Amino acid sequence: MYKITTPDRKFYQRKTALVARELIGHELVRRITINNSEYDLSGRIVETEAYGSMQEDEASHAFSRLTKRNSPMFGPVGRAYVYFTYGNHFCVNVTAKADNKKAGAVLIRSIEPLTGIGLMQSFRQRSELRELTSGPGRLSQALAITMEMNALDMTDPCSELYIQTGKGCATCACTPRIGITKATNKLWRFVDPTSKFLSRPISKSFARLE
DNA sequence: TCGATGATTGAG
DNA sequence: TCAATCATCGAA
Repeated sequence: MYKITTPDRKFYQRKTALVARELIGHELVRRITINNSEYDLSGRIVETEAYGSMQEDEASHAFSRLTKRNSPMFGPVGRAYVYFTYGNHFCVNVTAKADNKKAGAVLIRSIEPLTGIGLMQSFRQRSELRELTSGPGRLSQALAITMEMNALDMTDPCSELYIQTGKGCATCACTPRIGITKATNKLWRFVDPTSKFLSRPISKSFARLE
């Protein structure tokens, strides 16, 4: 029987920004049951953002203190942190932090659709591939991710939502994070610069890595 | 209890 | 460029 490989707990037990960068090229998988049949909706992660611990990151949900919403960010690494925003959208993170930090998570901003594209199109009510999963709210809708997935163990391939080992990304780029007004100096958005599925194109202000 | 805000999206 | 839409959180 085919064995699924996933980045293990240790992978997420490192600096949040490093994990964010190394998640590019792995795969996000949503296993969903519809009418007693199982389907895997999946995509290659091509865009992430790191959100840090308390004082170090003014833009982080974990900036001021532990609350009910941000509690996964303060808990074990490798778990889902899902939140609802703008009255419409869910966003999905995976928790990650070094041992000397209180909190941390990586927002998954865009994936390239791999499997289950037909279902993604129906969940999104759109057929255009480019608009399916390019953006945190879009990909959550495409993969039917809701608060029910909050705190799931994303290192466990039995979870309804997990991260599977992919081929990685040889050259990636970092830029300021999208949609924030604070801590805009931090280059904590990571992308595969060759991907056509980014939520926003990379412009002048980006740095190459490796 | 209350009001401003937001790690977004899609339409104009 | 702007409205939709509502849970969250800090202030009162």
